[in-house]
Order: sequence, then structure tokens, then C-alpha cells
Amino acid sequence: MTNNEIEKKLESKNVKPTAMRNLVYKTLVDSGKALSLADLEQQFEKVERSTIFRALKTFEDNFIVHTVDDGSGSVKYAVCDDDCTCNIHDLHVHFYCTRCGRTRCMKELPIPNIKLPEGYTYDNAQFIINGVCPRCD
Amino acid sequence: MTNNEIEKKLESKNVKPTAMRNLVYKTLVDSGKALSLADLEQQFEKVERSTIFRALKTFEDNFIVHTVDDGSGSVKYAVCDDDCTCNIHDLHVHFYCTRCGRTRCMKELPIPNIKLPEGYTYDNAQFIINGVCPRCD
DNA sequence: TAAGTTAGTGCAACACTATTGCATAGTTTA
DNA sequence: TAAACTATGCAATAGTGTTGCACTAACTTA
Repeated sequence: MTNNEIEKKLESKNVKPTAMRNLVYKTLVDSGKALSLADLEQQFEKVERSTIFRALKTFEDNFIVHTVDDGSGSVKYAVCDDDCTCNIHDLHVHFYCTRCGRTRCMKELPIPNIKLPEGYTYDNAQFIINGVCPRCD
Repeated sequence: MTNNEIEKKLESKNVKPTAMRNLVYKTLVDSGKALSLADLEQQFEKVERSTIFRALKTFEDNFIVHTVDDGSGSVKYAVCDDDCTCNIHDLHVHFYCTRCGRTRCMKELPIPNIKLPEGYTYDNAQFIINGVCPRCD
């Protein structure tokens, strides 16, 4: 993804593209998987944790990334699809590989519809499958 | 649940019933919901965190409780059904109420079967639904 | 353009959760 | 009873997430 594309993307979501934000976003896109704060921190050692953290929060607030809590102990961040509004209709299964620790968005697998008992309302969901991914098998 | 029943239960799972373990187990059963380490710690102020922690780990290893990571920031523990082996067939949906923070096991809602892409294997799953429960609505 | 305002970044500190090592107390076994 | 094992309590630690504050860069407006 070119820098230009990234800037357009961020601007289209009302987030001002800064050097750090572009870098964080690019890294997320290029990795093709969900990354934790610590993962990102390692990739560019010079950048402050809090800066990355705040960039991610900003992204999250503006539906640029969504969070995945895959049970690994740290929350991970993954880029949303273009038309994602992070509501219940955009939710998909995430796969956590217990060998390599990689978390992958299974965008092709939407979260199945569940009929909750009377009285429960439903505004978000996380569906994490743990197992072994093809590259670790 | 009587003390006697608790002891039998723990013994049947090859866990020696001690005062602390009985207490932790009883609290989990009586609460009827999933509790975090901190929740339990508050309920009996005199008991060490690490003791509760280790009791829970022991329970988990012996399929007496299962863990739920409901995204609240702390892992919660809930008692398993009698016949639970904590494998994929015993998994059920958990409901996390974003108002009261309570996590409830929806044992009546098994985790739906998902057809993963070629090459992925699957040995555990977490399906958390966030919303508002009847008592908070 | 200069001055003022706002937004982003880096640094340091902190809270909280989970976890472990070690010493002691309590229980079981030979 | 002595030895061996298990559970508990205490203290310390690592990791994650988060915030306050100061500084700087960027933007606005007279």
C-alpha cells in the first residue's frame, strides 16, 4: 500500500494522517494479521508505546481497525474492511493459532446468528477459534 | 451446595478438597455466574490472591471450571457441568453484560459448528456476546 | 507573517492482572 | 515419629494498558 493510499484512507475516516499513524497503519495492513501493541512496538523500536497506543485508539474510534481479544493476554488490532462500521453485521470469526500465536481475521466467516433468550440484547460479539493454522501444521 | 457435596465433587475430579478450595468452589457455584480472580478475592478478604489463583488453576486443569475471557480485562472462571471435559463439544456461548459486568454461561447455547478453511484445525473456541442482560434492561 | 490555538508525540509514572520463588504450615505415608 | 509431599501465605516481578505533563509541530486567523 502506498503512502498516498494510506493517507487517503485515513482522511476518508476523518483521521489526520501523521507520520506515526501512517506507519502504524501500513504495518497493520502489510502484516495481514492482527497485531498487539507489543508486536507493533517491536517492529519500530524508536516509537513510544503510548504513541502507538493512541494511534490505535484513534483508529478504533474511527472504524479503521477493530480489536480482537484472542485470549493470548494482549488485545490485538486488525484493519477493518472498507465498508466496515464495526457493528454486529461486520463481525467475523478470528482464528488464533496456538503454535505461532498469529491471529487471523476470517472475514469469509461471519459470526453466525444466535437466538438469545428473551430479554437479552446484543450489540457486539467475539468469536475466537483456537487451533493450528496451515503453516504450523 | 453442601460441603459434603462439594468435597465429593472435587474428589471425583481428583482434586483434594481443602478448606480454601471448597470455599472457592462453593462461591463459584453459588454465584451462578463467571467470576474473576479479583471478584473472588473481594468475597473473602482474608485469603491470598495466589492461593485462589492456584486453586482456580488446579480446577481448570482438572476440568472443574473453565475460563472465559469476556473482554472485561480479566479472565473469569465458571463451573463446568458434571459431564464437561472442556473439549470442543462442551463449549457454549457466554454472555457479557456491558452494564453490570456479569458474565453468564449460556449452557443452552452450544457454539455453532463452523467450517474452517482447508488446513486449519480447531481445538477450542470462545464465543462471547456483549449486550445488556434482562436485569439491567 | 506573527501570534495564538490545537493536536500529536515522547517521557515518565502508575494501576491492575497474572504469575512465580521461597518459606512455612499442614497432611499423608512409610 | 520422621520423612515426604502438598497447600498456603507473603513478597516480588513481568507485562499490559493507561494517563498526566511538557514540548513540539501544524493549523488558524487577525
